[in-house]
Amino acid sequence: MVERHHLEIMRAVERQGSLTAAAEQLHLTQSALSHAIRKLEQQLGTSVWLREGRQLRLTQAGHQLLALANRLLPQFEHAEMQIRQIAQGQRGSLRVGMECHPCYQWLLKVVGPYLQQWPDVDVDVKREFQFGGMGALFGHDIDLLVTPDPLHKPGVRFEPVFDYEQVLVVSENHSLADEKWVEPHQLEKETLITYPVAVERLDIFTRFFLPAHTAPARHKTIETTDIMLQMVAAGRGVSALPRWLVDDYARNMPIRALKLGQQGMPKQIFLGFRERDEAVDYLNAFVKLARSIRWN
Amino acid sequence: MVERHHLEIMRAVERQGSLTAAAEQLHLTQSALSHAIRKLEQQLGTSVWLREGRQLRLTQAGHQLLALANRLLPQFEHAEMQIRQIAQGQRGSLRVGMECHPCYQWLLKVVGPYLQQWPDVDVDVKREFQFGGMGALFGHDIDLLVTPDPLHKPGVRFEPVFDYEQVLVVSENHSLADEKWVEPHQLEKETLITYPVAVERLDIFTRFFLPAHTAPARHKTIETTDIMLQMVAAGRGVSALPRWLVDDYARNMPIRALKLGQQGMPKQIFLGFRERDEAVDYLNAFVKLARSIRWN
DNA sequence: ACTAAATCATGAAAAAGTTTCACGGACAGG
DNA sequence: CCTGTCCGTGAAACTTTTTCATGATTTAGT
Repeated sequence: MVERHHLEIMRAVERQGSLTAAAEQLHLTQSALSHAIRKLEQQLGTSVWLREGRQLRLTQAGHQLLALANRLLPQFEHAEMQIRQIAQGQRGSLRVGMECHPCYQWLLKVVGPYLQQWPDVDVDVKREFQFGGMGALFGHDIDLLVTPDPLHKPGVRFEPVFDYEQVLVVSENHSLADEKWVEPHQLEKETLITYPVAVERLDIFTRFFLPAHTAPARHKTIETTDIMLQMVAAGRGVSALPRWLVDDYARNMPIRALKLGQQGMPKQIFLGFRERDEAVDYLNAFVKLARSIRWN
Repeated sequence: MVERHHLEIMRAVERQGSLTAAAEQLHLTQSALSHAIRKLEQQLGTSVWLREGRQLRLTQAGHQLLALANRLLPQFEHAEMQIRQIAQGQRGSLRVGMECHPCYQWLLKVVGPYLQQWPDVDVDVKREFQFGGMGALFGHDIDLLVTPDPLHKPGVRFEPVFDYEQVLVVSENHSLADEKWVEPHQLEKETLITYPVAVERLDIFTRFFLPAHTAPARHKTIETTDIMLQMVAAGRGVSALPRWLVDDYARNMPIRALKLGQQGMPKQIFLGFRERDEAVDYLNAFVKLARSIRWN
């Protein structure tokens, strides 16, 4: 009925003052506009303007139409521009999912600079997934998965973006506080504090205690890093966390970081994304930026 | 580029869940929609949906488009409905111009019931005209002119809507207060208070004093009816006003109304409008309603 | 695993709609 | 009272949209 086309004509005629001039602006003939509006008028059952001599005066219906044009056309134009930006990967929304608790601290370091570089990309962080991180990725609930253990499957690519060392955190007053490293059996009497995650997914068990056929005396879980470290500082247990995280907190808290085993426990953070999105500029940029961040 | 048409398709597909069902709702074939969106996608440089099996999943661009549809389509539809109402004379805006000062009091009596009857018509009252009431009518600054002296010209029609009597107002204590009527020469020592209008347009002069070759001793002008009558009540002068107006005020003020001459001075209020608007329902209704109002 | 039903895509043909062309009438200004 | 400018109109040319017929792919049920 009323088409965008008609609104364009209304606006052009208003701006140019005459059909002829408007036609020129729209790269059409005056006749085309005349036909178009005439048809619209027939459909609406009212004329849009009154032809008074060589002047066109808007009727009330015409005024409504013009008002509509002034409201709607900018929205069309804005949306088109935005969609073109999306098409070129300059704009979009990046939903990041996280599977590892301390990753959040690291992510914050990346998101800041990223938002600067890509002002037209909205970043959204999600942490709870009904069907796990991979499920969320496949189900298009997220576009990017931050995880320490990549689960390679067709259709998804993982990129390592950050190497770090997992360390044991103990209170300054702990008997092991001045050791360079600890062995599993040294913790047989300890309370281990971890995030509330299945034991199979905790490297401190799978890569440290289990191979040595031992385990800590007690295992407690705590949701937040801050409280966890308060507990450790108070000598109520020990915990395993990334070294960069512990170093941050150690400035204000009486805690120490020890290597897990003589070699330490190296870990990596991976970013996973759908292969389909490989060509999305702002997603690639995120991965690249994440890789370049140094924890100095 | 993005046409209303495309927005309709987006909305229908969202609502119905499939192209086929949407096509049916729009009374088109599935093929038509497929072609339409395909072309749009080519122009935008991005796909709108991802075809996943028989499911369609919106891309980011698609989401934008859908959001645009949900915002804009209701506006199109509302505007069309409104314009149809305007076309049928059910809706509009009625700009009323007034050339006589006390007419305002009368107009208020008409506007109230009118707004009840025509809830979709906005009434706007204007009082100052650079080129006079007729100029405002021809210049489309107003649609209806309320005036006591119609100036018949081609293109404009005047309808008498209200007969009343112009009377002289004096204080209760005035020496003439108990007379039935006054003759011009009885006012030769008086102060006459009128609205600030050219003498030629004051009937009290043109129809009362001038024919008798006399005039009041002094002539003062006052803008507002209230103050004017306060002055009269205080014995500071006399004035000529419509009887219905004076009767209204006389309930609370020590004033009296006297006939101007033995026959009194009959007057009329006219409504003038462009002949072009003769068919506008809500304008006609105003004239008709105005005629039916009785000042009891 | 295979069939049946449903979905979307595609190319060609038909239908519909838009635009131009050519011309005519109205009007404002010199 | 021309003259240039503007808008309206009908027919023809052109473009776009829609349909039709068909194919490819997926899902659900046997």
